[in-house]
Amino acid sequence: MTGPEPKEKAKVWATLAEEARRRIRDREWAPGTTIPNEATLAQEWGVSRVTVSRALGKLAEEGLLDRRRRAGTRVVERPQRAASFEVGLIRDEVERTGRRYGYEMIEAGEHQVPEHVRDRLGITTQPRVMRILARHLSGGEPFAWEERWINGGTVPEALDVDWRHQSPNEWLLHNVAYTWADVSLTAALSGPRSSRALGCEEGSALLMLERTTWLGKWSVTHVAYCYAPGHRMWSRS
Amino acid sequence: MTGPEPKEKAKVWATLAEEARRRIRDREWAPGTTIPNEATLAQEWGVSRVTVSRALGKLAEEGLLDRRRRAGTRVVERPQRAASFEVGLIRDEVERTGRRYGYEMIEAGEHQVPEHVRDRLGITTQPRVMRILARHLSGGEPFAWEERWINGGTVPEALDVDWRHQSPNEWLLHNVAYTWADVSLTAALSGPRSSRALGCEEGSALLMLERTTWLGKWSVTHVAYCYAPGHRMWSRS
DNA sequence: TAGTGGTCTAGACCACCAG
DNA sequence: TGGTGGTCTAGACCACTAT
Repeated sequence: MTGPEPKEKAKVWATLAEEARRRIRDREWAPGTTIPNEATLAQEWGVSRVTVSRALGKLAEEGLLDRRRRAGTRVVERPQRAASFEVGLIRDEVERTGRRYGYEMIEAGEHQVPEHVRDRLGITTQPRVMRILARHLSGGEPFAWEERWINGGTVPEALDVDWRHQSPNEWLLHNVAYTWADVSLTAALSGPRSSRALGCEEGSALLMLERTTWLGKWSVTHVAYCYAPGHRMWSRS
Repeated sequence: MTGPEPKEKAKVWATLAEEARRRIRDREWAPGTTIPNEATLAQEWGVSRVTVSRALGKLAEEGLLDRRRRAGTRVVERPQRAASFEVGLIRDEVERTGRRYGYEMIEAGEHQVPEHVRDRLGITTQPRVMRILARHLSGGEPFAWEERWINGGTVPEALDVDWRHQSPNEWLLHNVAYTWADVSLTAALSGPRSSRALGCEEGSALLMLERTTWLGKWSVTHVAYCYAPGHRMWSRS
C-alpha cells in the first residue's frame, strides 16, 4: 500500500456507470447508436440485470442515454445537461464558507400589507400581519437583507415574539413544522433601506430570493432575501 | 367506471412513500422518534424489504427521515427542504411557455478579450477569440440578451461561422459535444447595449446566468445571458 | 407478436455503529 | 457483538412499442 485508502465504497452500479460514461466519451458507443441490451451487459460485466439497469438508469437521468422499452437504449446525439441550483438556509450558506454567521433585527412590528405581498399570501380578509426587517452577516460583513411578512391569521403566536435575538426563519422552523413552500429567484434594485443595511449604493443590482410558505392551504409567511451585490450562486455537480 | 383512467402507474414504492409521508404529517410517526425497521414495515405492508428501502430512501433524500445503520430510521425534528432551480436551454425555456422562440444576432466578430472573460476561460496565451452579441425573443418580445465568447484556440472552426441565422448554443451543441460546464447565477445592471436589446431602461436589475464550457481541460466558450427585467425562476417540485 | 426496459420479490451478505 | 440499513443476485412478471 502506498497510502491510506480514502474511504472506498465502490458501489458496483456506480463503477459500471462510470465505465459506460467512458465508452460514450471515447465513442465506443457512438452517438445515436443502440447499445447492447441489459441482459448482454449483465453477462459481459458479470453482474445481475438489475445492477446494469441502475447504472444505465443513472446515465439516462443525466441525459446521456435514452432508454425505451422494446426500442432499447440509445446514446443521445447531443447531450444537454440542465444546471441545478440549490438554496437552503442563509445560516447554512454562510457557515459552509467557514465564516461566522450573524443576525441583526432592524425593525419589527405589525404593518399594513402592501398589494404584492397580499397576493403572495393569498389574503382576502384583514388579518393582523407582522413585518420584520433584518439583515444577515457573514464574518461581520453584510450578507443578505430580509423583509419578512408573517400571517397572524395563521400563526397568531408570531404577533408576540421578540425578534431581536431570533431570526424569523429559526422561530418558524421550531414552531411551524411540516409546511411546504414555493420559492422564486429574480433580480431587484436596492432601495434606501436595503442599501443602507447592505452597505451598498442605492440602485445596485441584487439577487433576490422569495419564499412563500404554506401550512395546508393557509399561508404562513412571505419573505424576500436580497443578497449583497456581487453574490453568486453556483450550480452543483 | 366513472371516467377515463388518467394514466395510472402506481409504483409500489411511491405509494408507500406517500403513506409514510402521511404518517409523518399526521404525527403517527412523531418528530425525533424511531420508526419501525424495514423488515417490520415490509411485513406490515406485504412487500419486500427492498421496496420499503426505496420508499424510505426517497423520504430520506427529501430530508424527512434520517437513516443510519444499527441506529434505525428517525423522523427528523425540523425538516428543511432545499429549493432547487433548474436551468436548461433558452429555447426550451421559451417554448415550454407555449410562445414562439426567436433569435437575433446583433453583432459578431473577433474581439479583444476583457480581463474577466480571460479569467473565466483560463486563457494564458493570445488565441483568436470570437465575440457574439445576440438576443432571444419570446413571442416577439425580448427575452434575454446574450454576450458570448468562443475560444478559437479550442474551436478554430467557430471563427468562420455565420452567426446571423444560428445561435451559438445550437452551433456548439452540434459541433462540440460531450463537454462539461460550470454555471452561476447573479444579478447585474443593464448597460447601454443590453438595455437597448431588451427594451428596458439603463440601470435595470437583470438576472444574469453565466456558463463556461470545457472540453477536457480546454475552455470552449463563456456566455452571459441577461434575462429581461422582472424575469423570475421558480423552484421545481 | 416478440423483445426490451421497469419493477417487484426472496434471499443473501456486508458495513456500520450503538450497546 | 448483534441489529440495522445498504447493496447485490436470480428469477419473475409486466408495460410498452417496433416490427
